[in-house]
Amino acid sequence: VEVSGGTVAKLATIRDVAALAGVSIATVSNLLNDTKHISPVTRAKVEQALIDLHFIPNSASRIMRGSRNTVIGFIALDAPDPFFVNVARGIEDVAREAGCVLVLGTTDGQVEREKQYVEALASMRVLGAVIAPAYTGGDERHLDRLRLSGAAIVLLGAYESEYVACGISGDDVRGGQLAVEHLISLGHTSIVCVGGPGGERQIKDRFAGAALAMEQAGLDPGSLGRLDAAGVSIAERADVGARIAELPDRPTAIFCASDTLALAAAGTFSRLGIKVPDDIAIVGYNNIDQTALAPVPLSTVALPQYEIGQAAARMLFSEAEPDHVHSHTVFEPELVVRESTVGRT
Amino acid sequence: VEVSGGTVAKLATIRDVAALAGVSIATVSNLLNDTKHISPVTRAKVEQALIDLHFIPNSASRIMRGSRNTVIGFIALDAPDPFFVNVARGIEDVAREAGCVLVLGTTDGQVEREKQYVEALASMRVLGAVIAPAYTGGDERHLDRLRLSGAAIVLLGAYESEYVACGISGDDVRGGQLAVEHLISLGHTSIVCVGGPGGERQIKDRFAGAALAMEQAGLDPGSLGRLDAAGVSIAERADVGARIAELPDRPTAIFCASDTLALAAAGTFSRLGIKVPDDIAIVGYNNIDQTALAPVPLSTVALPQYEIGQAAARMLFSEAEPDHVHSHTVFEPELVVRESTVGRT
DNA sequence: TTGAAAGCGCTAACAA
DNA sequence: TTGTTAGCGCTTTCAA
Repeated sequence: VEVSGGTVAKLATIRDVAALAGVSIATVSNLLNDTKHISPVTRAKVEQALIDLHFIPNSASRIMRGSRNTVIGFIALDAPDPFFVNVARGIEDVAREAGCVLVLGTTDGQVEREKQYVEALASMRVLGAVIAPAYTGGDERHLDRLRLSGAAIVLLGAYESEYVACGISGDDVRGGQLAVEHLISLGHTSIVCVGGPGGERQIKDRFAGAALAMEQAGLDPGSLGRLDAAGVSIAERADVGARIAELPDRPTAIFCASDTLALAAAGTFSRLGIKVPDDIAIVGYNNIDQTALAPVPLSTVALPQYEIGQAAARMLFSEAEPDHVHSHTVFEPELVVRESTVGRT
Repeated sequence: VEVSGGTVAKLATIRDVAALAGVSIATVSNLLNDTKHISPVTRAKVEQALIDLHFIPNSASRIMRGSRNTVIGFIALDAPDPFFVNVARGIEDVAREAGCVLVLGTTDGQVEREKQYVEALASMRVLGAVIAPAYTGGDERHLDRLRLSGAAIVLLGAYESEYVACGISGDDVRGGQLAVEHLISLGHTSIVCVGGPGGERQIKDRFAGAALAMEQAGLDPGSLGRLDAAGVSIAERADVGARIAELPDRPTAIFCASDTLALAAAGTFSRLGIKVPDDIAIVGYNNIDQTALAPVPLSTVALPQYEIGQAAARMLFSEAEPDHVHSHTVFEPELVVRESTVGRT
């Protein structure tokens, strides 16, 4: 066996190893999988042959025998968002402990891409997948196919009833309510909600929570403004800040559906000389690490991202167990108050 | 075929499909792979059977037949760093176009984790892997095994000569030189270099370039300070800023080996009331998106991250071609001057 | 403790 | 245009 110019001589199989060691292939397999006791003499011979032949197991043949691929998938809406990066780390860490690798797919909210990845995962016979679904209007046939392939599915941020699967979400209505209650308690009544593409479901709920807070405070929910970023790029997000600055009736506060949006807007305000929170207060969502370290630390609704990733991965592994019952975990959001709403204290 | 309680009835195989359609398995295979012409009548029958039986191909059996897995790996040093996130996006986009999925592994610079991932990729018979190697002191036997498995390898940020493989890197000495030349040209002579764990190789080179710039300006390279973050977390990075602030002879400028480090330090300075660039000038490295949008936009040495990812993936696919010769691409860094060194202009 | 042999689902060479 | 058949590398009975 040797490497040369990128081509590879035929890889050794357990058959080759067995031949060199003078044993049967069953013995090699048993040693590799620790399924039976092997006499020390035999073991030594086989292990030497394994090394001499540079044996590399072929996981495909294992899978063919019916065991599942030690792979889990994560289909995220928006890779660059630190929220998903942190979730991915949580998933990866749990997966690694379980001896699995992570296949990462980003959809940017496009259903077609989601379908492509789901199909790939299904034919790979992955153990399961954590999926932040693009909004499909209820057409989840592609997920059925993945399920059919034997994969466990954990949905991120979908409603419990929507698709029969395990799931994890935050109470987004409550989160939006917390954010806007906080702003109202500081005396703000002119508030704009800032959204963007991706995660339509969550955004809708968060702003519904915002409206609820207005109502409960005796304010007109209809007076809540609404603005959306054109895309997921940092520049498009920052542009929202500029658009808010130009608004004829500039609001005294904004509630952003994500921290990335909020931080981009804050950066724009700062460059335009608009003071946060004196000229405009900002509340974000997610509590990504950057919020605490921003020049004006950002008030935000906190979600435990890394833990959500871990929980999703654990749910996934538990789903593989025989007597599993689907469950749905709802994380309670928490308001984190920092200077972007209350100033230096 | 039906889903129930997480268990799965036996999946249909092409044999089942063939039986239902009343054709041979070869015909089904040919239709699936578009390898031969199929008469319209036969096609219709088979396609109906495919649907009726919810057929999902088993990629494992394909791989067993000798074709490679349509998977490429990316082994990154530090997942949360937007630098790697952007590289990953570049890789993913090229991979997806080629019909491949991405396996993402993060090592945090630990060789053991790198080995674990490399072994997993090898037994998966992946097409190839893009690897930002943890520093191993020249022990690259695990990479040999991956190579041996038939995978193409593209190294990120390793020296050309170090390991015989395709590779991509930036000219880090030049980058460091650009950064510090810029600071010197602004009159700074008291400069501290800020590093951290991960990417030792690159950091060493960048600071060697810094020393070179000092020397060429007739300054003592030995007077360059050096400080390192304790870990990769945002808090540990931000702490460096506090340590610099407390320095008895506070430098008038710092050169950070990455933008994440620089932005964390800038945030800390801002909260401590230290003005950038008046009290202290900052140059970062990589030019991640956040630099342009920071409240004080960050001067930095730019690397085209997304393009590096794309280039790495393309290199990987070209390596799979028969008459391939290893190549190494060096990206030239470019200085981007923003307000963190020259102030508002 | 070890071995022989039957497949897992699919592709491809060959035959019809 | 379609079919038959021999494996790919491995795990897993069952037998020795």
